[in-house]
Amino acid sequence: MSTKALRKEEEENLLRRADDLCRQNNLRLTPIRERVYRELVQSGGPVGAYDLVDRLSSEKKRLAPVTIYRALDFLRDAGLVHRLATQNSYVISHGQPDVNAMKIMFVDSKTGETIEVHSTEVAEAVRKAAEQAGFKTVSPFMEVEGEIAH
Amino acid sequence: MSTKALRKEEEENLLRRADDLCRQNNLRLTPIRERVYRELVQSGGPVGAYDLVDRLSSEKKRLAPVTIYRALDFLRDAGLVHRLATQNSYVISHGQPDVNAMKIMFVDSKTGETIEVHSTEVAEAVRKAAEQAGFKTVSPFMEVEGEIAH
DNA sequence: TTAGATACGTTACTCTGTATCTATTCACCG
DNA sequence: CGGTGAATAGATACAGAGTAACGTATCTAA
Repeated sequence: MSTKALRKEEEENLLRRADDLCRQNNLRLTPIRERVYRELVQSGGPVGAYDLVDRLSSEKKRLAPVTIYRALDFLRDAGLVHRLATQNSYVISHGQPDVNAMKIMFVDSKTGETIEVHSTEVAEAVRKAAEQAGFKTVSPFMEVEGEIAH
Repeated sequence: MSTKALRKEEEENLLRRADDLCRQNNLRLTPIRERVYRELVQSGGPVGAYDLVDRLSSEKKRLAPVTIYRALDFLRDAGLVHRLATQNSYVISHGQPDVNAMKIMFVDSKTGETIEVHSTEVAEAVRKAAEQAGFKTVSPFMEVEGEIAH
């Protein structure tokens, strides 16, 4: 099987899982939302909101930014998509939701490529640091800049 | 000694340390840069760039945004200020630069208050996670959202 | 089937940050 | 000193990111 077919299959897996997740939680994965998610899946990396506007607009019909933002908000609430604040961009969330793990998004400073890693050790260390600071950690998500080791 | 006086003293300490740091590294802490830094110190928390524009502008002289951004860039390069990407704001960097520690900025989701904590454990755990992902961690700084434990 | 909630369209706007070009100031060297 | 190149700052304009407000359509449940 070609790598292209493999990727295609991987994409469909993600789509199906998103669909299931929404069905189970009584969320509506409407056409627009699905198109936004699909575009993010196919891109294979972070994409800016206005880039999504361009990609999902056709000659005859130009989408308004707010339409994309609303879809992104939905997908984020559903846990399907992360926002990369440092890059002003959005990227699909891989990995199964392990409540005890910190979701770390490593972002390549140069290329913008990302890899998501889940780590209970980091989660624990951060939890400790937070406690020491009088904070309760809430977000199980963080970004760290770095670079791909070649 | 009143708490107000204490804070005043703390402010002056920070200013002096910033001054020293620049002198030692042959960096020029010009009047604008110093005013921006001072404003951040006095505010005691994160401040937006345009907020700084307002605060440092007078009736007669309105500063251009780019002026503030340039000062902020300088202060960030010098390690005196952090940018909070999640908040689009800027905050002074506390703590002495320990190369082996991760600088974690806990940001209160509600109020925007921040506390900076340095942790070698988190640094180590992140380093491991990065390695596992084929990444070299570069940035010793990260943001984590949470809330103050009252 | 009708009321309420959810989702989408449209317009306009605010906030954040940068490009570009010019003027000034600084530091160093002859 | 005076001049020359680099760093700094001013001015204008613009690009990019995100939201407010309001109306319309669609879905869902009583």
